[in-house]
Amino acid sequence: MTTIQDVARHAGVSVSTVSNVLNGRTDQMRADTLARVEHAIKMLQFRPNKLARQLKTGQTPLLGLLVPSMANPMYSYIAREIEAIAQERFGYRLVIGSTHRTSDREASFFEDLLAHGVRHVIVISSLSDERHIELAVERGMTVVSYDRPATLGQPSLIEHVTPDNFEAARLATEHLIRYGHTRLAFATVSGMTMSRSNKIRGFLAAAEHAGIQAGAHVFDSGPLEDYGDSVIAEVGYALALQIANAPARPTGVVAVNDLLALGLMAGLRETGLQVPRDVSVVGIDGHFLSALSNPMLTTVELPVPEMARAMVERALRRRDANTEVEATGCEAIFPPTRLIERESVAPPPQEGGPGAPQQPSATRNP
Amino acid sequence: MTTIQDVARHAGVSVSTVSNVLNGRTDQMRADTLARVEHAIKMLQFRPNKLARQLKTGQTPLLGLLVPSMANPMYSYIAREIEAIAQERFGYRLVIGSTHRTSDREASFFEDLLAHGVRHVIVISSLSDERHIELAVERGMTVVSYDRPATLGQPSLIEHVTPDNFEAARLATEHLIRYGHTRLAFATVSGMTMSRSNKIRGFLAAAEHAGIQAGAHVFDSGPLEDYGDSVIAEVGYALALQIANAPARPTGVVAVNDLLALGLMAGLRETGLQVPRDVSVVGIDGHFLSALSNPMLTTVELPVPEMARAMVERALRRRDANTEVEATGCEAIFPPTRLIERESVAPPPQEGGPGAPQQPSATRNP
DNA sequence: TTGAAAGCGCTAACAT
DNA sequence: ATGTTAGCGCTTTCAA
Repeated sequence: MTTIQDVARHAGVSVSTVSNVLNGRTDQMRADTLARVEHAIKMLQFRPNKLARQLKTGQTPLLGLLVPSMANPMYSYIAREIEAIAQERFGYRLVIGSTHRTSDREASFFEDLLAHGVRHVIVISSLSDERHIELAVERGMTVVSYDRPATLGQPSLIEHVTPDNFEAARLATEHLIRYGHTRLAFATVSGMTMSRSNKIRGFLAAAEHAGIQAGAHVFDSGPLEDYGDSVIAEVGYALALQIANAPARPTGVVAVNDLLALGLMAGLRETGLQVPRDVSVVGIDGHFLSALSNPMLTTVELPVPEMARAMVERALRRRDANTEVEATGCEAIFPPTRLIERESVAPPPQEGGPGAPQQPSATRNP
Repeated sequence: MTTIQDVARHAGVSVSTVSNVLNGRTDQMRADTLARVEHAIKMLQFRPNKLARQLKTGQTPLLGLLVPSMANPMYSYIAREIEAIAQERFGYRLVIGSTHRTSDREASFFEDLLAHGVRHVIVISSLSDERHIELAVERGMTVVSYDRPATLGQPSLIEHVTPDNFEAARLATEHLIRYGHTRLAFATVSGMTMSRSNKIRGFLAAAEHAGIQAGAHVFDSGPLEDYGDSVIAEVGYALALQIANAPARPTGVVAVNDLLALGLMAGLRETGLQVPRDVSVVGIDGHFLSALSNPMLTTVELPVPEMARAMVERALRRRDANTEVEATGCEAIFPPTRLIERESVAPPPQEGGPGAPQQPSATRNP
């Protein structure tokens, strides 16, 4: 490996001169010196060792990214956007990790990042306990959290970027109501993250506003969590069964996200219910996969590229020493882009009419 | 930040003693010394700086992973498996990058990894030109390449792990043939990677073996490449149109991968063709999303966890100085796990029978 | 305008 | 059994 020493020797200058050109301090430099150094760099194919530099400066162009699961298409979509911006605009690379929403994995990831000198992290977590994150901040990290609004009145050291989950769910629900649905379901995996409970609030608010809160219910999948995985099919089926067997069966369901909506539609099909004839489904995310389903999924699109940009900028922006404490203002909430109308929503079936589905084989009743 | 010096001072020993316990050289050490050091480490919450260590040892517990696109669910699935093994078995973290299959992005990623001291890389690329990779190997990296078999007879410095693409496509095609199909299509995005051409060979071989090679054709999407993206819907539609309008319309199609199969089924629907009544589709990958489609996709499952393990082991296994040159043996080909029969394959429709589809609005003819 | 030198935090001979 | 010390490759005062 060629070092700065080699370059200095080759150019007949000192290492500090080479270092100066590496860092753009060439204003006071004689043109031919600069030229000699640059030539030597080219000749020797010299690449400065970022590690050595970082040991000195305490800076490394690496951005940590923590996601619940890389295998979940929505997170990998967000990750791709984050990567593109971090790379193109700031020259940062991504160190990524899946946490499966466990705080010990999160904590150990932070430990490692710290040890590697990474000082900028984006966390998609929604874990209720932010203590290990705040600890990292105290140790000098800049962290921005996704999908988890700042706790009100509690000034936090970490910045928050989040879609307006309340509004997204409200929009989805309103759409169903506009189509005439009065018996509504909100389908979610179990485990109450802040983003999920905000979606539920939006769902309920829309129902209430339409005066049909009595017909609006929340269904969750039971104790499955790693739904970025193949289990999504099982989760969808379990949920479909619950919905199919509910006393006054819902005719419209809002899914907590697109992936669950896809799983749910598959499950519904297995129980013998047709979408949208028997039950309408709307998703939240606007992931490109939702355009591939049959029927194509109607969904609320989230502004992923914009949120990704906001996160990267906040994570990489140099903090002016003491600005950190002024908290409160450090939250950005992004309204959903729009509702994409496709094929999974129709008016509710006539009561007892021709659209009545065959009775599914129930195994479970909520 | 607490350093090894602080620990040494706190424990009343020298830094080398601390270093020794950090590196497990505690056999010759007096028990109480060890205890004091360990206590000090705990007290001060000391985490050794991996950067400083690496500057000394030239080792950093980071694994580089290059994928065409993180947003492609198949790659993010593979990435998740790789991450899990690298982390759990070797304590390595992942530095990930999307290359969009361009060699300058690949090259710049290698540059950066090198500068960061990363010496182990897994590349999913299939670019025909491996020169920039071999260059990285010469500079001391261990790289393993996925989905790109070693060029025969040409000893390579890099290890190759790949599914048996020929066999996977052959299996898929054979399945269609077994159902009675004689007019077959292979649907792929354009851009000839080695894995794609091997799949095509497998497709053709199966057709030939059944004596129906005259009815077997390859369709490609035209000049679209970044199909990890939303464009998959357009690609699927373009391909569906080609297939629908082909002179003797194929009744069975093998898709180059599951994602394309999903896009194709969506496209087919738009052209008015029904799967599997009018045309049967089989995918390659066995991705969990294929279980969610309607109809559920019949697909050839690839042994992703096994391949991921093989890649990580090869990438992180210490190379014995000169073992590198003995090439040839450094290739592992994984046969497909099995064919997962689901709903997207049926016998071909009767000629001119009731299954005949409405004429789609053609805009393009292959 | 350029060079000498002191570290950044850690490891690993080599001493003791 | 433990301590001393010389770097790893770079940045950055401070001198010249």
